[in-house]
Amino acid sequence: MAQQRDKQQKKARLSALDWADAALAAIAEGGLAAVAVEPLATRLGTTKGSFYWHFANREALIEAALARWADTATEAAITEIDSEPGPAARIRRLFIEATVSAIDDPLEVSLLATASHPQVAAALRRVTERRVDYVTRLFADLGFPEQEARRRGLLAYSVYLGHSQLGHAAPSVLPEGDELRRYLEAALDALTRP
Amino acid sequence: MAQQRDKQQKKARLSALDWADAALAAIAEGGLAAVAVEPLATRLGTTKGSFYWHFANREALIEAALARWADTATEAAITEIDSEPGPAARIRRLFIEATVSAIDDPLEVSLLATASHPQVAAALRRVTERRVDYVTRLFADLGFPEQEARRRGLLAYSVYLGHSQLGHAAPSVLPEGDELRRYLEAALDALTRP
DNA sequence: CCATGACCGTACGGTACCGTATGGTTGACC
DNA sequence: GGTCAACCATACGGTACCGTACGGTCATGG
Repeated sequence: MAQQRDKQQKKARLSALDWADAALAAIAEGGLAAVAVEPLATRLGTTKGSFYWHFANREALIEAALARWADTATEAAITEIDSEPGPAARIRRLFIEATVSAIDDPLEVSLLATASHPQVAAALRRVTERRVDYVTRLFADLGFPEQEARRRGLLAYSVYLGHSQLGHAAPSVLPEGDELRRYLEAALDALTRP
Repeated sequence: MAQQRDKQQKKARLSALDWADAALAAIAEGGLAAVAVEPLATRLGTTKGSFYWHFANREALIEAALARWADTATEAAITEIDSEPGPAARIRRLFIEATVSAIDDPLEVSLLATASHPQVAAALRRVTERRVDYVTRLFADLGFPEQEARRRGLLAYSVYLGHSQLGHAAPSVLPEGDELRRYLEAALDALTRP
């Protein structure tokens, strides 16, 4: 038997984190149901033996993947936005960029699609509350009283969520290019006008 | 062998429509994946034999269920709303009632959650376009020029969608009771203000 | 240089489902 | 009251996955 090592790829050993990232990629492509041990193993060029060394079961993998997502997805954007000078600029940039990029972010939509799953529900709850709180604070910084700021924060986040749903459920109704720009400007105006 | 007929329930024969309704109920509860022939048969108190008489396969059942949903879900609401006197009253009633009731309508959220499925995607596309067109027309009737009406229609529908997503992904951030009312009034105001 | 523990491969049994085959059962109509 | 088609029950084979068992490999370090 010819003992050929590394015939095709680097046959690196895997870490738990590699599995978690692969799980997130799978969720983005095929939803939570696509987090299946055997197919993932195939895609990683390994076998279940590896998986069940790193994780107790499928649930543990999902937990790890969700934790990773919850930590990174929101905080990165928030610290990025916090670099903008004032609340008006922050709201503007956050709303426009988040809404535009939401259209081709399959991961979040996939997770929303599985909100009934207990583990996903917990992660979504954490992330959503964090985000709404943050946007609310931006509106408060803009000068709106507490309650009004919360309403506008909620409304802005609803627009964002709804837009991302539209982008996946019926992209044909969404405007493109320059008209998309103008549409978002108009929406932002409606959201921030006193 | 004691030949006991109708021991428990009415053992009525089933029609294809009974299966389609059961499929919609299953989608509402457990998503498209819950449309599984054997569990459905159990729930209907029958067996797969019945199912494969009425349908060629699972796909045909899904098709029938989606067609039923697409026909009824939107048109009923539209003819209901058309009974209101003018565009302002129509927009108001449609927006408030649709948004409030969206929170406990699992079926639509379940379908949105499966937008990647080709059959579901087609149904969603039809329904969404129909709805956005309708709302756009309401805004046009209110006096907004064509393009502006479309923007506002899109925005209103996004708010509706986003709100329903929030209701399922993180209901804790949504206001309740009287504050919900005020929140929606404020949103409606922002959407309709010239 | 070989023992040990980290890591992976493979085989297996179990479950939940799809779809087919085939033979009842029932009820309207002649 | 027999016939025929509509309708249903049951048994079967196939697939895709989960989780376990256990043996194999490989890189340290003693």
